[in-house]
Amino acid sequence: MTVATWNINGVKARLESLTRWLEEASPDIACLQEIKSVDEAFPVEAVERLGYNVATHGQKGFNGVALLAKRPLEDVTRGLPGDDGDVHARWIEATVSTERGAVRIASLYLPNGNPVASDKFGYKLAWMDRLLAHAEALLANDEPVVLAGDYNVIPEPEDARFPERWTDDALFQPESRARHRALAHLGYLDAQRAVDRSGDLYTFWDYQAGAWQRNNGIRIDHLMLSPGAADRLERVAVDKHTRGWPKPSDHVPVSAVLDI
DNA sequence: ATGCCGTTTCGTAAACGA
Repeated sequence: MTVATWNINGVKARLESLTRWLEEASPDIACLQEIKSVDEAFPVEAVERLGYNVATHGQKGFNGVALLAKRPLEDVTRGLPGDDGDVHARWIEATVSTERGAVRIASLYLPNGNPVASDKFGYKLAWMDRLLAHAEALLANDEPVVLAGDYNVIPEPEDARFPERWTDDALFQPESRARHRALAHLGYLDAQRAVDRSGDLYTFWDYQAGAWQRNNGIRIDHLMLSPGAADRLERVAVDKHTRGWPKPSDHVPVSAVLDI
């Protein structure tokens, strides 16, 4: 199966791109972030028409995540455990089964955390601590686990075209990077980095200052695979060309093929 | 550089993003 993640930066503004990409890439599972929509306003019919089941966890104005899958989405849960007071819609999780097995999959939108000298950065780190606790708990499941989404973390200097420009940014702080490493230490494999050691694997280019034209990109959208999922990893692709489409998202899709 | 650009909202300016 092909599992993809894409921060689409507004599902209503990106519906044409979303359907175009679903028809072209035809992932078995698509994890979407920043749908910027309430559940009732998500264009379910347009996606169902393409053969997908839909589960959303939206909110008004910003954030919001979704799971699209050709197979049924089972045991859907919404919200990252660990803080009942957190009302941001940044996590949705489900099980997808095939004839050959099943996968537990999450679509996550990790907080940006800027500026560093604000409560937002503390929220980001606390959210990552909750992510680590839940990711560890998920390892007790029998089925492989895929935690896919916009992590808002630049793991290493080679994950940015100009790393020196990110030293004061929440995405590249030692605390953010340490927690991303801690996820790896639990046993989760960064699928894209595992199959390609080179630079220039960017998944985001800012709308500003000609970042796309100058290839001033960063790699912040990740597919993190539990050991059981990593054992079934076949290949990874970045749909970079979508950044050149009309009215593009500032992120591009990343997908992994798993032998499941 | 409190800038650049894009989406959204109790809109026409401000919040949020990265």
